[in-house]
Amino acid sequence: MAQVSELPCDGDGICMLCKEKPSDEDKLTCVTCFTPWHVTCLASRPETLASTLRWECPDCTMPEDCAPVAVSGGDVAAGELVASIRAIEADESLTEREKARKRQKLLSGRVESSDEEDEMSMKKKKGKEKVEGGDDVLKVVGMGLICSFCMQLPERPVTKWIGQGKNTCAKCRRSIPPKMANQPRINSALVVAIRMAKMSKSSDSSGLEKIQHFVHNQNRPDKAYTTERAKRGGKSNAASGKIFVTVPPDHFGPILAENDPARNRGVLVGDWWEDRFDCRQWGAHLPLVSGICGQSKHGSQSVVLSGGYEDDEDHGEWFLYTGSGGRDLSGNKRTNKEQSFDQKFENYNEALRVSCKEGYPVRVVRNLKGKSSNYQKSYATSFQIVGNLVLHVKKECLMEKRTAFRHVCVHECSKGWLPLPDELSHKEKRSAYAPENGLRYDGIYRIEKCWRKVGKQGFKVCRYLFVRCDNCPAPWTSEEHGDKVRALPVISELKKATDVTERTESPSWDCDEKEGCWKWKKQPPRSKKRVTASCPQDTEQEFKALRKAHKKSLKERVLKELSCFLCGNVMTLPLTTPCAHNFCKSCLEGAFAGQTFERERKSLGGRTLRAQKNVMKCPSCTNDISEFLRNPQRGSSIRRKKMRKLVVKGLVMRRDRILHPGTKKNNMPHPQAEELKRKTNDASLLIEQEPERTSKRRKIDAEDGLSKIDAAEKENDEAEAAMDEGIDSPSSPLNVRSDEDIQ
DNA sequence: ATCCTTGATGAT
DNA sequence: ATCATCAAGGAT
Repeated sequence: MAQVSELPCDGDGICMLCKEKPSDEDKLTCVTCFTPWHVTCLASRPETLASTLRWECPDCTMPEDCAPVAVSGGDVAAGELVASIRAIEADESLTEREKARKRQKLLSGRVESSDEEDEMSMKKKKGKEKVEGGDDVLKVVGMGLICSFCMQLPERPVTKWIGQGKNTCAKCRRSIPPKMANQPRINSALVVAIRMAKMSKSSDSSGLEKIQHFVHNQNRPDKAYTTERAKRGGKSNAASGKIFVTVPPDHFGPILAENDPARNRGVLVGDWWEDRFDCRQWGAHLPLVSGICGQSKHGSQSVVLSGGYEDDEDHGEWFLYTGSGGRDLSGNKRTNKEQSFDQKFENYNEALRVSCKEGYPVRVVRNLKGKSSNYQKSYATSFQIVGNLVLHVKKECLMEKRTAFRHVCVHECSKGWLPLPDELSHKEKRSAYAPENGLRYDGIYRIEKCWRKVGKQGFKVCRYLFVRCDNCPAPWTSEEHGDKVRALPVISELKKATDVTERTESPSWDCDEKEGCWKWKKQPPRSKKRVTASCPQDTEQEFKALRKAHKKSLKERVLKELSCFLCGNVMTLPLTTPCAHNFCKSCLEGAFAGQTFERERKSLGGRTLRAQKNVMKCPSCTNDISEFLRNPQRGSSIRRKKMRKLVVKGLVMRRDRILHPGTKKNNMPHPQAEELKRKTNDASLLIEQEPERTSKRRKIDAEDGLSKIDAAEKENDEAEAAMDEGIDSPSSPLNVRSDEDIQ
């Protein structure tokens, strides 16, 4: 075919005709479309130096009345991008990881300080996906996307597009050389750029490189979820869901209704959660693993009481708490109960001491640790009440009994503080106040004293006396009122204690004698953190954040232009409709799968009338793009009648087109690539289950040989295949296959 | 007992 | 900002 006799170089600089990579001297770049051509393979070469500089490729050779377009750096920049990427790929001193990092930096790298877009404050903001940034890609890709005709950033990343019958640029309306219009090709350099963008995107989520992956609260699901990074699913390795309450992470005191926009009730005493994720999401206790929430310079906001420490004593309205640390948790050990060094008042332990000194309110959450449900079912235990504690002695008995015992126990407690006999304390014990299951918010406590003592394991531990001071009664009492001011219990271990700290000034949270309730008597400590969950109506600051979020960054806009309206991903085989909307070829075809271009009409008398054209609206707007779909490359065709029922062709996706970073060069298996392949296979199977269309198409092909569409298609395939081969395995020969080969 | 994970802290 | 470390987690 005459049209295919002359071909330019592809995105890898390989001549699509001779498959060789010409040197720079052997290349000629078209002044109009900036496509490089292999001089040796040209039918007619420019004679003079002057004509070389003004050389137009065979595609762009225009009639005399069409003036040539001024040269811009547009595609040169695109070439630079490709060259940069090639340089990275060719650099043998770099590991794959480093290459990925460099690619990432090139395509979606960090925001430069010279950035004019208002991104400086944005980038300061924590909790952003890695989508942000990427001025390098703007400078390079953005320039590369400048329309060869109108010198503007194109709205559509297809290099050559044809208006419906009018050969004009969709944006600038300048006329496009008719030959170029007749033989539109996908811009190979752009395809490379898009590919690389895809690669950087997929390496982002595959965790090939360590990239901090913040997910902003509003983008989190309501429930805990498994991240891309997690190798094992389920709750054991899950990430937290959305935070529902509008308190900052370092909020002290109860969580009120005003901070609970979702329910407008706040966190109430007795509120129950299945796991630490739920507990976190409602703001009662934020850390997922740690039992203490706090900062050494700021104070402690909450603790979880779960019986993990054998020194702990739980008496309901008051308890003795043990600090953290002292255990060797190196590696992945998280369950080492053996203490191997002394605890000190630092980090979390110091945070608790600050709350003690200041008299801050500390939220207390009780937890039934371990396999609570299993415990209830199989560890049916008999109990012995010793003091105010329920000791597990034998494995028999039912839960009901336990509840009953607890009731007795609580009843005993209400009479006064009963110390636990020391001789029994080493036995397995479980707090009578722990919830049946999961975690329960038990209200506000104050840390009245703290000290250090030698623990049961022989090393020093930090100790804290927590006393309840909540306006609501504890979950285990039938009292109508909250806590009263009561005398501190006598703590026998204080005799041997060291580093005793007591509050010297009046507490921040105290009982108001007049009002008879607990409240802030001093200004609560100023939060040093931002509210996680945003309530946009709250402050001007929030408004600003909201406005910023709505304001699309330049990067996002470019990315948007590179993405398909239908699948939302960066385009594969980008196509642009006459109404100037972008789609992956396969997506656009899929959208009209099974539809015919025309429908037959029957008159009342049963006589067949002329077929009526089916309107096929652009998925993005209301324009009828049936003409474009009929022949995306050439507009109308003389074979219209014969192709009457031909549906949009090429519906079988080509598996060999799927390109992924993991399959590059080394051909290492890549999980995402595998998955995509699988998906593609599934898609193919689905499509292949439509025999009618396939057979019709075959019939047409048999009649006419390759249809015009196929010819154009094949040409694009060649360009694509060349691209693919160039990237995947530069040495392998071109492997052009028709769709039939795949089936 | 062991593994794999999250998210906050605090040192740098 | 970045990063090692820590934490009373949750499954196998």
